[in-house]
Amino acid sequence: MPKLSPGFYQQEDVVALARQLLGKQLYTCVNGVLTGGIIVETEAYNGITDKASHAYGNRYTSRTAPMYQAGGIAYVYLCYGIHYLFNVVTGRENNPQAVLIRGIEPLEGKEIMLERRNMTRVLPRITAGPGALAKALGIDKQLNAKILTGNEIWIEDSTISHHDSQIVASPRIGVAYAQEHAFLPWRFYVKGNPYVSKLNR
DNA sequence: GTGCGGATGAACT
DNA sequence: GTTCATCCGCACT
Repeated sequence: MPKLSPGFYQQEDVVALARQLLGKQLYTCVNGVLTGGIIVETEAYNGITDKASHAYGNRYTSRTAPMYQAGGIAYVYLCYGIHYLFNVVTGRENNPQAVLIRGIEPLEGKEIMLERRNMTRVLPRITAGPGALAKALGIDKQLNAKILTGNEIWIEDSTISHHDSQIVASPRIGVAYAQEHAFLPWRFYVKGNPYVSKLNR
């Protein structure tokens, strides 16, 4: 399938875009090795007014800088000193929105994913959760700020179209510090898919 | 320069 | 359900 175009990423409604990313296919080609899967879980981070966003209050630092670029690039950062988390930057330049990819269903390069994850067979935890899928796809800070229409990391369109009844909207994970914004239903996932992290929320 | 804590996951009890 | 690995971004001095 064709890669998603800059116009897709530059939509202004990051919450709607997070919903639309479900079913699309995320690929990486790291060290010449292709891996990829179907996006089944996302979270929207809504710019400078969202207390859970790294760009809350228009915070601009070397880490958050990629979020301020025009939509269509990667924002990868290290969390808890251990895990890399991959986000899709969205919206216009200087509107720092992003969608965190939290779960994918493996499609391509499963053997490589098993190696990277130190596993012997494909279990859901291989790519369920943002840290897990980043490791399986070989995503680290080397891919930070890379354009998503390039040949290292990209997202392809899909014929998969989920009916609203198959999609769950729920509060985001791990953002209790965001106070009133912690309860916004800006997490989206495919109902019943085993590659969704923390299914019972 | 220092100190705090986090958009997690795995291995425990 | 609880603990902990392990780093650096960020705020403040």
